[in-house]
Amino acid sequence: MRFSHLLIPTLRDDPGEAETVSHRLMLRAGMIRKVAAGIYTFLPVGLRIIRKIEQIVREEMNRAGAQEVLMPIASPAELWRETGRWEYYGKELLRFKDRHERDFCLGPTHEEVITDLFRREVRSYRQLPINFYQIQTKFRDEIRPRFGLMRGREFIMKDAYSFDRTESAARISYQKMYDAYTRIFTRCGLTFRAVEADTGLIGGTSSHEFMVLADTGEETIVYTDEGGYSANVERAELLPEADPGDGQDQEALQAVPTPGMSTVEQVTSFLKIPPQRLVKTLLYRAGQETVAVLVRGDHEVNPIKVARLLGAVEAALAPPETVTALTGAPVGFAGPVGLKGVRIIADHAVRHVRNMVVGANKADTHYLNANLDRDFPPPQFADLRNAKAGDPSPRGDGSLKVAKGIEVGHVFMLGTKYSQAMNAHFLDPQGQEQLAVMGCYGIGVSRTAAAAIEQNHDAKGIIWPVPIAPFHVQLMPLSQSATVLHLAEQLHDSLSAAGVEVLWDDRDERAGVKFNDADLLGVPYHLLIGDKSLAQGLVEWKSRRTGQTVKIPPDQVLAHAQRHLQS
RNA sequence: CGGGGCGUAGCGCAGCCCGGUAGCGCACUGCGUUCGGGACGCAGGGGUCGGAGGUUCAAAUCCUCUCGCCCCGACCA
Repeated sequence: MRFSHLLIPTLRDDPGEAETVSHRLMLRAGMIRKVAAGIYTFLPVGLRIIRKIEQIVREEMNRAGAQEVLMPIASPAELWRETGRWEYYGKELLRFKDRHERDFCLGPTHEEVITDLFRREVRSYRQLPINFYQIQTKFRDEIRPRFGLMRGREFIMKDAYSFDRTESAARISYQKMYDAYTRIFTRCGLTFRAVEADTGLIGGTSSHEFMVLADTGEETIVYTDEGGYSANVERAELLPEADPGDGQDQEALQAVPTPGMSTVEQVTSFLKIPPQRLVKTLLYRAGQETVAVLVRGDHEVNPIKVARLLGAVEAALAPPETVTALTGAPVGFAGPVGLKGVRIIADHAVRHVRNMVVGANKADTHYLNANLDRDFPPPQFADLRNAKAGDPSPRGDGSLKVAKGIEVGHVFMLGTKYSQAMNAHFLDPQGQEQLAVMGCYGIGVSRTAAAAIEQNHDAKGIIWPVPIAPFHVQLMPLSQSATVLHLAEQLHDSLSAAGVEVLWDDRDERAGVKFNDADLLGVPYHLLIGDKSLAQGLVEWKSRRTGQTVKIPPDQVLAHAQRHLQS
C-alpha cells in the first residue's frame, strides 16, 4: 500500500486535548479524530488495527464454537422494561424517541436483545449449548469520557452470550470463553493477567477480568508471584489473620482534644501514633440501613464488600447530616464507644488492635486506648476492606503484590437472571420447560488497541506487536533516484505478493520526515532503501522496537521478512 | 453533579488586563535550490476570533447569556 494513497495526517505537535499516551499517539499518528466527547472517527490506519484485533477475536470465537450474529444498535424500550434495566441503567443508557414517540435506546450491551432472540427461536435442549457473539459499536453515555479510546462513549465491542441447560454445563461454556480470551490476548502480543472480579449484584458464581498490565491502567489488581491467586482489588478476599499476640496490656480509656483534626493523617501525626493503631469509623448507607464500619487507619473500606454483607444493592458513604445526627459530632470524629442506634460492623483486622485511637463522637475529640469488649461491645467481624500490597494471599501462597491494569475483557456467569426476567425457556428431555443458564463475555476491541499502545511505546511513538500492527513493514526509499525508486517498487510488489503487508512511503519527503513518521506510526519493521547502502548492493532492515539494523541484499528481503514475521 | 481551565487558520499558540478592523511557528499551494533523523529561499492561499445579545463612533479585546471541549474531583471521617 502506498502511503500517498492513504489519509495519514500525522501531527508534529502534541494535540492539546490529549494527556494519555495512547490518546496522544493515536491522534498524532493520524489514526483517529474526535467528532465529539468520547466519540471518534477511525482513519485508515486506525481502522486497520481495529480490523486486525477483530480478526483474531473472530477466529478464536469461531474456534470456541460461538456463532457470529449482528444485533441492531437501536433497541426498543419494551425489552429493557422486561428486565427492569430501562429504569435501573440510569443516564448511561442513551434514550430517544422515534417519530411515533416510541422509546428506544442505543445498546450499551445486548443481554435483552439476544435473550429475546433465544426465547423466540430456540426450543429444545438438543440445540444447546449455544453461544452467539457479535462485534459491534456500543454506546454508553459515560459521566466523563476520557483518555481517547480508553473510555469513549461510543466504542467497538465483541460481546458473546452463552445459553446452557444447567449450571455445570454453563461453567463449561464459561471456561471455553475464558480459554478463548487467553488465546486472544496472547495472540495480540499483549502482557495481561486474568483476575477474579466482582460478580456484583448480578450474582452468579464466577467472573474474571482480563487486564492488560500498564502503569497507566485505571484498575488495580493484586496477585501472587506463583500465580496462585490474582484478583481485582475490589474483589480480593482477605482471610482473618491470627492475633500477632504482642501481649500489650489494656490501658485506661482517655479522651484527648484533637482540634480540627478529622483525617487519619492529621490525627496520627498529631498524636504521634502509627496509623495501624487508629481505627476509623465510617458511616455507610446501604439500602434502607445505615451502618458504622470500622477499619484500621491504614486500610480502606471496600463498599462492595459492605453491600454484600448487608445484602444491599450498593453501599455509599452517608451524607454529613446523617453523620452528625447519629454521632452528635461533625464528620471526622465518629467512634464506636457509646455509639447508639446504629449497627456496627468491623473489618477482621480491627479485632487485633489494642489500645486503639477512635473518634469520641464529640467535636474535636478522640479517645486513646479504646478496647474491644471493655469499651464497646464486639461488633460483627467480616472482610470489609480493600487488599493492599503485602497482605497474605487467601490461597496461602505468599503475600499479595499490586499492579495497575486496563480492563480489556470480562467474562461472566449470569445464571438465570435474564432468562427468568424474559421467560427464556427450552424443553428438556422430559418435555419440561427449563430456564436457560446464561453467561456473557465482552472484549473492548477499541480499548484493546489503546491498551496495546499504553503497553508498547517509547518517546518517539508507538511500537505495535506484529499481530495487530496496521502493517508489517514500512518501506522507505530515502532518495528520489531512479534506482532507489525502482527497487522500492520491486520490493513492495514482491513482498505484497507474498502476503507481507507493506506500507510504502512513496512521498517525496526528506529522510528525516519519513523516519519520524515511521517511528510515530509504530510499524514493527522498517525497510530502508538509500543510495548509501545501495552502493554496496544492500538495503537495511530495521526493528522499530530494538532499533537494530541489518544490511541485506534485496533478493534476501522476502526470506528475511518472513522469518521475522513468523515469530 | 462540584471545582478549575480553554475555545483566535488544519495543528500548536500570541494578541484580550489597557477596545482602533488579526499575528507567529508548523502544515498547505507554486517555482527554484537541497536531499540518510522533522531543509532553505522567494511568492502565495486560508480565520464572520465557538454562538447570540448588549455597551461603544469602533469589540477577538468590556458586559450578559449560551454552546462545546479538556483536566481534577464526586465526599476514607
